[in-house]
Amino acid sequence: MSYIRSEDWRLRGIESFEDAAWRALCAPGSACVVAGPGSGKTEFLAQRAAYLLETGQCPAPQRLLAISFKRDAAKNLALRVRERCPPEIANRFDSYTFDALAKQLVDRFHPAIPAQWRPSSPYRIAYLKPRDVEAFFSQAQKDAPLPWQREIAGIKQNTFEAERVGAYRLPVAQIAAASGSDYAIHRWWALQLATQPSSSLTFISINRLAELLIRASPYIRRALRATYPFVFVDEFQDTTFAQYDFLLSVFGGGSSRLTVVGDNKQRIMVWAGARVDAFERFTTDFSASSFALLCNFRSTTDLVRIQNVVARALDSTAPVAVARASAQISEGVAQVWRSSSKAQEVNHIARWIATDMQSRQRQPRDYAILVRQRADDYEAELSAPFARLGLRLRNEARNLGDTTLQDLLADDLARIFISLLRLGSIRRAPVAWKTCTSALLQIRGVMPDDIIGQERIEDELSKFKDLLRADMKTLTPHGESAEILLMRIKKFLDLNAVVRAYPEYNTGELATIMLEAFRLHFIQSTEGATDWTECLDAFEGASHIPLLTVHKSKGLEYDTTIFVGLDDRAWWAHTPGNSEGLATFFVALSRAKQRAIFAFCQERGGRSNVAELFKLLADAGVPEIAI
DNA sequence: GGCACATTATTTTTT
DNA sequence: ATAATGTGCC
Repeated sequence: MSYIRSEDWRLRGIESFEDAAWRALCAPGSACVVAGPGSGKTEFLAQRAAYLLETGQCPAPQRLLAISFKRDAAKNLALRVRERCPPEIANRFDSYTFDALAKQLVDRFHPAIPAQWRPSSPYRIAYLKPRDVEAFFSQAQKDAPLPWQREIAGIKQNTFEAERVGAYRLPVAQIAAASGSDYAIHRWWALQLATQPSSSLTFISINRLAELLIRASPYIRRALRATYPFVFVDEFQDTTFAQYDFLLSVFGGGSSRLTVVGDNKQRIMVWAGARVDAFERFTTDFSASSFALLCNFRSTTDLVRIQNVVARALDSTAPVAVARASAQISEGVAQVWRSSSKAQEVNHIARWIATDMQSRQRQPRDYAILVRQRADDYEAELSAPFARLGLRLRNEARNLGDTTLQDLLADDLARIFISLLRLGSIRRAPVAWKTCTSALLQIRGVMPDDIIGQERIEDELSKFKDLLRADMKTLTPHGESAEILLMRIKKFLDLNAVVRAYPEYNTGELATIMLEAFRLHFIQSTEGATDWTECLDAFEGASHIPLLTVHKSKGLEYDTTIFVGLDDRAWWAHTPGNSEGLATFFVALSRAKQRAIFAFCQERGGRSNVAELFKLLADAGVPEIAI
């Protein structure tokens, strides 16, 4: 494998890059890249990965590590690198979530965790509710030495784990607590590690154990630093205390160079434990240089101008973004819709989308209904008026038993089920076939070099597909036939083997939860479907208009967004001038490619708390229209 | 069952 | 802030 000389290297699969992106791409040391909405963050990281791997600055066998928060972000980045680079290059790109990385380290090097902090093997994953934390504190306070009781009583319970446990480095050798805070943290750890019958760790604990084991084992730290001379971190503005400390502990002071990408104007997770000073600290701790990407490839000139007004309100030094997307519509690019009753509002929205979809030949997925909170409530109000006009609304966060629709759609088992059903419903389904064969190989434990085994699997799948297809031809979509098909698939797959083949099902009830969710949603999807393809399309939501909270919309984009509920009731937690609220508004506004609409309905609430948001829109020249 | 009053959840991810 | 849910009591 020969490398390309740095000066001969060219962008992969795209034409051009803005100046700042080029400078950041070639930056020799650690770098902060401020990447506003639509600035092509994923593309930038993919190109930098290609550059480092292809020019030999990150030569084999060294690898590149990319860390994201969400699984889909990690997956998308890996996918983009595979699109941009030949396989032998892309194979040296590791894209993980923070939690997956920490858990892998803890599981792999479990014996290297100092004995007094070592959890049981296996351990369970804990999800604590506020009342669990409250119970912990009342006990801890009771048991604490008298002088510390007041201090412990003063600890904020909702940020205790994220900020205190998260920033606390476990001592390699056991030491006594020196303060009430330390006492509480040690008690917390005793509870996490207690083997009753097995340790029950939160993801923050898993992160802390990973940090400890690397600090305690110079060999592992050296190996990590040597393997990964370059590290990427995505959505850096939302880095938690634990995550930042992990990065600092593992890579701080070493020769690995970090590229962190994010945008303080989109920092909307502080309430959940993100630290506000992540960029500043990083700049100091890693002597990083800063770069700001100024182009916005998502939104039109008019929309970017409005975004800039909000951006300046958030940060008076924010650089002015430059629009690079071309406008397809000339009027009503941004509007406030005012109404007095909810019925008026939802009917108007439904009619407007139906008409616009017709006249502009747009798909349901080009639109999104954005809300601040309680998507379920809005779904209940909107779905009937939408249905009357033949529009289907889809609340991705909707609960299905013990999980949600979006988690179901990302689940491995659900993926296999839906792919098998696709094979049964249409003649040619190459993607589904590939998904099914690779899943079956994994489930049946066939090795990659076992040619005969692979043929056997293809044969087995082909036979089952024929049977399933015959069934699906005779059965029409309804609840009972859906159950029959599910039974067939379960029998064919051998669920015990599936659970063994996919590590995520090893602990807990995940497989059962997902299967039940699949059943519920599959039965729901048969309603109104005239054939199985329609039913499966409904299952996957191809022809639904998404309804989601602003938080869930982060990182996504739509042709047209309609924000419903720009009122004091939905924004009850907002106090004027609060930057996280403004950032939430900025994220909502910046999802739109062509058009952003904000609906205000008197029946939903007042507009005094949110007056500043309306004022920003008015200042930016957004007209308010009574509907 | 119904009343008065108290408590709780709301914006989230992660194997 | 506010709506939904829980609790004690008749």
